[in-house]
Amino acid sequence: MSRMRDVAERAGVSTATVSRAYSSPERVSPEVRERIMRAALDLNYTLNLVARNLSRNESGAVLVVVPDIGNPFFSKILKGIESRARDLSYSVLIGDIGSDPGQIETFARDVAARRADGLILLNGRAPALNMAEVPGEPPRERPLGYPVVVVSERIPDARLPTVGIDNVAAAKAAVLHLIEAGHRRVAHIAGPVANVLTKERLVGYLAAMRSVGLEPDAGAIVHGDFSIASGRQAVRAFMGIEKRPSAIFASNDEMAMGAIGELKRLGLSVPGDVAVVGFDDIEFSEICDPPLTTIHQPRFEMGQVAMSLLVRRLRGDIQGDEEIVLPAELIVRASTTG
Amino acid sequence: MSRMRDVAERAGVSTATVSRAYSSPERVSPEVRERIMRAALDLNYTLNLVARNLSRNESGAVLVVVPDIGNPFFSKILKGIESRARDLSYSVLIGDIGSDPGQIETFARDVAARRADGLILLNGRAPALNMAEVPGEPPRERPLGYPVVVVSERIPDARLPTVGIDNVAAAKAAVLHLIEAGHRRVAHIAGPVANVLTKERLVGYLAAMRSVGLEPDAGAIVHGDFSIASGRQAVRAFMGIEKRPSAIFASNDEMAMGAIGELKRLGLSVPGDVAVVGFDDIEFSEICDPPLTTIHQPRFEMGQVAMSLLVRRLRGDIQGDEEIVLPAELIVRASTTG
DNA sequence: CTGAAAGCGCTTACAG
DNA sequence: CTGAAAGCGCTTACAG
Repeated sequence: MSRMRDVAERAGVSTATVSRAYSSPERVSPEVRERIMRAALDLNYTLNLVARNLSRNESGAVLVVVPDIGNPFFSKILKGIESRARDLSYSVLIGDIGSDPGQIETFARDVAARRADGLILLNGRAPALNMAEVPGEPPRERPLGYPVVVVSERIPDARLPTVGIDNVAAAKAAVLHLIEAGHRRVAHIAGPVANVLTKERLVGYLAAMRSVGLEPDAGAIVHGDFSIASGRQAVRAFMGIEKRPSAIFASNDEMAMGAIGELKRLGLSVPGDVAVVGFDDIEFSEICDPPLTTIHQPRFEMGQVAMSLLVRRLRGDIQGDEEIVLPAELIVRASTTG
Repeated sequence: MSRMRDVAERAGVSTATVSRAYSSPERVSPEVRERIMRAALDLNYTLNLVARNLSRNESGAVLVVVPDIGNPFFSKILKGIESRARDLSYSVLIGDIGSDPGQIETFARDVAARRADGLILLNGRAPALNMAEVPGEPPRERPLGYPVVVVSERIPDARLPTVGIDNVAAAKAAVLHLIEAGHRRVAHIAGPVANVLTKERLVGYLAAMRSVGLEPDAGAIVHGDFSIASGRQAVRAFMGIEKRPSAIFASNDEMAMGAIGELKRLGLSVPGDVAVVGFDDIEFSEICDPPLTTIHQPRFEMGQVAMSLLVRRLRGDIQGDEEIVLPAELIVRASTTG
């Protein structure tokens, strides 16, 4: 493997000049630049990025922490991050949390060890700080010592720049769609109680109902865990209540699909007997039976924007926290319009 | 940010000793080690991995090239890679090819630039070599200058270590399952013509048919492109042939699902009128309607094994090419057993 | 526009 | 078990 020094010798210049030929070619005279490039080619030279990174005191990579890469919801965001990262000449490291939430701290330590220059969090929880906040002082801009951007799931009290959608408004739109179709008994399958998205979507659901003078019936709000199975269970619960719902708004698509599966199993038709709306527009919602009305999140774009935001922080262009809200969209399919 | 030198000073030792306390603690006396760790803690010191990497002439990362991270088939493999990588203290960089296959060469260059120590390919094509093979000499073990491992899709003539399943045997098992259920007119929706997986699964299909003295009817083999839409189209083609099939084996789950969707649209029942088998066992095959009989690939494990294989190469433990075949499994669901 | 030289923060053979 | 010193391959202020 040839080094920059070899190229310099062959081209008859110093390594400083070779370095400049790579980093800021316009600062090198055309003839010299030409000689250097030819020498590099002859020697099959490739700039050593590890060395460059050490000199520049950076790593040229960002770390993306994902709850579950196997879940397309996250991997589409990741795809957006990766695409923008390439444009900006950054590499993307992935960290899959899996079943052990303690991994987040491990990943945070990786960044502290300079494996990455910054962190993008898709997981709704920030790493525990290793420095205590100083009482009386405002929370610091970079409590971790490096920039962090949060995607999708706002982290309460973390004061971190965030990109996502307006979950309250989107949920409200979803429920209004049902109400406008004539439904009055609209049930809600919420997510896990402590979850931020659960809360926001629940608020949107309630806001829609109340905006037309409706209140949820007793038993019409059930918490699931975002899984298909919990969607099924919710439907069984709804079947037991006095005023059976004619429509269901689920806090994500998986639960909506579980609900549809269970309704069909019970011999009910969707949307004939019960209309169903989901949230997220995962790939499958288009091809399930019936195709699912849902809220589309611009996941690829969310990833791109998050990456851009992070790089702006890395370059020091921006201070203060920011919250970027991208447009979500109601996609009407057969699960609400038979 | 404190450096190793600061820790050394505070602990009253040399940086060499601090370095050893981190890399091979057993070579440092317990008392000194203790002093170093305390100093590091006091200074909130974190080892700078970029510096370590330059010294060791490595990057501590592997690059995984994926055709599409948004596709769960690949992201599950990625998850296996990530999990094993963490155990082995490697970082995982991702490269999404997207619509431009030329990206592969870009990623290969990244590795050459030492951004990663090795490459894992999920994409069925190796980067073009920048060094020509020397005629008369055997192809070199590391034509790219660094180790490469291929997952899932064997790359013909590349002489690269590979981990995957026996696609011929698995396809044969899938078709025999249909034959044993009494089907004689089994059609096949194959993948893109040039694809390696397409060929292997087609061979398995033919082998199964011939093992019981059957030949595919005219028009009973149609090539799709692994998309849902192409599965639909294939069914329309089958409906036009003289001897309509009573069963379909599709080369992947997406096409199988497209086929089911089209059959239902035509008023045919699955499996009553036509039984359908897919390949891959993607997440959705369990929850579609009817649930899909398919071949399960151990994707997570494939990723883990690929990572282990790569690290063995990185450590120089292994030479020569290797092909690791993991067991695939026929999962019988309602699309073949009404 | 170009070069000499110091520096980035580690690691490691060598010597003791 | 520990240290002095060279080295990993770049970058960059400084000077000319």
